[in-house]
Amino acid sequence: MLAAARAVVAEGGADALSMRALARRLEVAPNALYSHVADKTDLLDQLLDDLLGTVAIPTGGDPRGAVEALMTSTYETLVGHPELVGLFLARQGARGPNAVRLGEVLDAGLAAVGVPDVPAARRVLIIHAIGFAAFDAGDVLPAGATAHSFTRSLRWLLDGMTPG
Amino acid sequence: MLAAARAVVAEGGADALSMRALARRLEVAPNALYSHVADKTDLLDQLLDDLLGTVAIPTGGDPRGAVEALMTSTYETLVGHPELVGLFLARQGARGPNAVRLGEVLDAGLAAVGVPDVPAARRVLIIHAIGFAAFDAGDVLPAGATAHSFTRSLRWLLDGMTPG
DNA sequence: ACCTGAACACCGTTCAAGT
DNA sequence: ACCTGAACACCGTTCAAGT
Repeated sequence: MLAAARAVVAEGGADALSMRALARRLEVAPNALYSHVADKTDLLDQLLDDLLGTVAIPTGGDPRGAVEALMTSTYETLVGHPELVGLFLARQGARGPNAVRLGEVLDAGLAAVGVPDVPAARRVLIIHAIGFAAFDAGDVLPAGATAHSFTRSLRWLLDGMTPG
Repeated sequence: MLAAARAVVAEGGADALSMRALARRLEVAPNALYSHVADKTDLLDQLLDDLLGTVAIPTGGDPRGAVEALMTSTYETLVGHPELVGLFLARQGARGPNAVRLGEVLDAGLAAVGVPDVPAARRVLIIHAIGFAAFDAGDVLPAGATAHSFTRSLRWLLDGMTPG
């Protein structure tokens, strides 16, 4: 079912993902979907959390590098699925188990780096990654230029939030 | 007409702003709106640009302080209208004359500060302001805490992009 | 557990016509 | 220039019923 939803989005963009369009693709009556999903929000949550499951989680290395790698990997995952980024914006982030796991990894990394206000730092970094991916997704810019500017500003933020 | 649109949004949130709901409030047939507006996107663009017209533009002072004041003023304007922030996200930024004017002021400020890559710096700062406002709008956090964390991270970014 | 038919209360937009 | 009636092709969701 998530695969079918992804296919609908891939073909027609996020706007094309309606309950009825998904039902059409599955060759099923529209209300049959409600046996698998509470409502449309639930469907979108599952779809987004599924994508977050593919974010690579760095292991080992220095804490600062790990945080940088985690945010870059998140950004790249989002940029690789431009049609879904708008949905992340609409529901600022995500709420499923994969999102929770990524949040915990990020928090642990920030604590290891020694930032004084971990929740604030997390918020800044998530806004930064999703925001950049969103501008990439909707834009006419050469893709490489934005990726470079993402990395640079990520480092500004990490520099600023690191004590000493 | 924009006033009526604002009233609909104020009462029922951004989701409540449909062409038909707006027509209902104006006591007019739904299609009558198309004499004043090309389509719904056009309506939203007018609504958002109207809001941007209320952003205070700093005059005088040192360039760095002016950029900081401009972004803070933008952030505060957005936070003051949480129901509209989601619309900014959906169409990353805005396109009307007020948006263009703010962009020019920002570019001039960044050039005065001496940042090497003005378009990249502008992108970073706009993402930061809209992103923070969006998280504020949808969240349970104490409002003051987020405003403080906005200012702090804004300074990190400005520090990073300033040469020397 | 999973599906269907039928219905309800909505959408955005267009077309032809009226003043 | 601004409005209307009528229509088209859609939405999300619920309810009762069937297997």
